[in-house]
Amino acid sequence: MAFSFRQVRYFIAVADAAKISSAAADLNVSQSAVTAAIKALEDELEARLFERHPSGVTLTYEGHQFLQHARSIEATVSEATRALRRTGSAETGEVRVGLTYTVAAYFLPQILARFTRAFPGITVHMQELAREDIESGLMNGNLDIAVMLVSNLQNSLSIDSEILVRSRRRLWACADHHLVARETVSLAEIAAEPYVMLTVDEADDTAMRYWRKTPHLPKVIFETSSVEAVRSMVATGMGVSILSDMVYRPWSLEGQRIEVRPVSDEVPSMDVGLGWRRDSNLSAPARVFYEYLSLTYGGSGHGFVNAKP
Amino acid sequence: MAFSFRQVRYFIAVADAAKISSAAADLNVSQSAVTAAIKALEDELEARLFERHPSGVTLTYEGHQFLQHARSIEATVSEATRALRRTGSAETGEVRVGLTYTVAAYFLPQILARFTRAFPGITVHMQELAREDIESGLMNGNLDIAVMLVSNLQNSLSIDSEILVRSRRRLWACADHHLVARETVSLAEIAAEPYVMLTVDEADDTAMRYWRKTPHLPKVIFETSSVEAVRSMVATGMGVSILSDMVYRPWSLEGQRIEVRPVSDEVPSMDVGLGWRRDSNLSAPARVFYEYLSLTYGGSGHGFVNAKP
DNA sequence: AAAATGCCATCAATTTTTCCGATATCGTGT
DNA sequence: ACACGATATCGGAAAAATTGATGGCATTTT
Repeated sequence: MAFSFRQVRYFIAVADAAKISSAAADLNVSQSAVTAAIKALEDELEARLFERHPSGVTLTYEGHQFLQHARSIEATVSEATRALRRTGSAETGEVRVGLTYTVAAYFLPQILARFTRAFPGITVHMQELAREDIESGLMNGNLDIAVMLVSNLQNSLSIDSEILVRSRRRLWACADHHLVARETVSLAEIAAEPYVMLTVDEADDTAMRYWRKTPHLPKVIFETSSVEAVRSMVATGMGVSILSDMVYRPWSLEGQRIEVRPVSDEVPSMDVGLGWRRDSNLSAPARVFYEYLSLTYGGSGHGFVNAKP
Repeated sequence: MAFSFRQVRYFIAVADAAKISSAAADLNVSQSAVTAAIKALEDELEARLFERHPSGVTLTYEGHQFLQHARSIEATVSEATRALRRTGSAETGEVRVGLTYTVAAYFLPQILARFTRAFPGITVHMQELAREDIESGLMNGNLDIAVMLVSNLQNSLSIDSEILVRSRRRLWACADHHLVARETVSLAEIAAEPYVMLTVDEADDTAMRYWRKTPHLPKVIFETSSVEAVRSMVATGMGVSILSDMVYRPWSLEGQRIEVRPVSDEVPSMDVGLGWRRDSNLSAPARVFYEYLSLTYGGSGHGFVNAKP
């Protein structure tokens, strides 16, 4: 795998012209350059592509085979440039986006900067809403699209979704916590510790769903809708929690370090994704927004967003 | 279209590594080479593909777009090399081919030399036969495949065909013939001239088919099954004829020149193609033969085989 | 027959591209 | 403030591509 586009271009030109010399004229290069390029290509492929005659050249069987691929390469390449030229930065319009709390706080801000740079003509109206308000907003047309925790979607019959990133949920504990010494920690062990429960975005419902699969229950000493509150309490050693990597930062507000450890029991990941009304024709700007996020996140491998270790 | 495959490789490596420096390490080149290549690619595409951060680089929207194309380019290229490696020259076996006269004389010989070189393990048994014998041979299994004038096929219900080359039929006349002065010539004008009728491969039947669409009839002064005979008679000015470019040669046996002129009325082209029994599973060597011809001729554009002027 | 033509292969010199290694720069974390 | 890890930049070195001229070969023209 080492030949160049230049060689492919020359090859196609020669195949079309059936003469190296006139192909060279078409390409505005010298005949010897084309001869050399074809020869290098043949060496590279270890195949004779042309038969040389006194009146020109003709494709061999292998040459015909390669010609088809060559044309396909040419088409792919020109498509690649063509597609970029019409980059949608000329798109204009508005898109109304509903966000759930976590997404608004931890996921979208970085992306939005890039989006607005790529599509300066598109105004993004963002609204942080509870899940049920987002769902009804999508249904009654007040929202074009939503970025939310799709695993929490209730009305999945009428609302389509696509996962953008999965974020692992892991145990948070302060740096000198005895559980931090362990490689992994089980829910049973966590059940013995004081637990700080986050309540935004139905995190408590989600948590109870996996706790209920065990004989244990977390010793909830505090419930809060503030991630920063959880962070502070964990950092000071008042308790532990299980939260997604997406909201993880190693340092709490007060500067104390928080460590994370994987949970050995099955804990579902937090899935951030796009939601939209199933039968809606997305508006052009909404479609651009959708494709931007889908490409930017979905494209890069459906992997996990990882916090440090 | 001017970026290079090298740039695409580097781009993919950087996109995967998310760091120019580690991508450079993967590629066994220096970091500055990769930086330069990416920059050149961005200049070429007139688009920013990466955002540079102190911790590495991330794809922009355009970068994500281009990454998809880049992967497709990479796949296309590697497919192109991979396909060539497994060139079927290891195929062995026999294939029984029926040929009609014109094909045997004017079409196949050049190709066969190449075919036997590309597939030395395949023995080609060729038999020149009349059309009806070919058709029955295909049906009763005495022939695997045929190269013939497919426009003459009778049993087209049971025999499939594929056109390889279309060869235009034009007026042949000696160099000093008065019709040669014209750009194009009508059948009405030709009807006034003495005509030499070729009878091989049902050429006479075909000829009568288009003559009958006019109020005229050719003044047939001579019928022959030899193309060389027609050529000689035309060259010496004894008559004119309408024959396909495939059998055209500018010089007759005696060294006199023959000119061709397009006919303004509609005259069907001579279609040489492959024929095989519709419900037959072609043997492996027959399939190779089929694909070789199909690729060698069908591939190059279904165009006309042109005689010089 | 001989000369001319049109074609591709080859070669050395030159130009262009690519690469390297060192250095500059920038932002973050310590 | 400082070190660290990342990208950007620069001049010189190396490699690749290109050129223009030359030669061989087969066909066409004289």
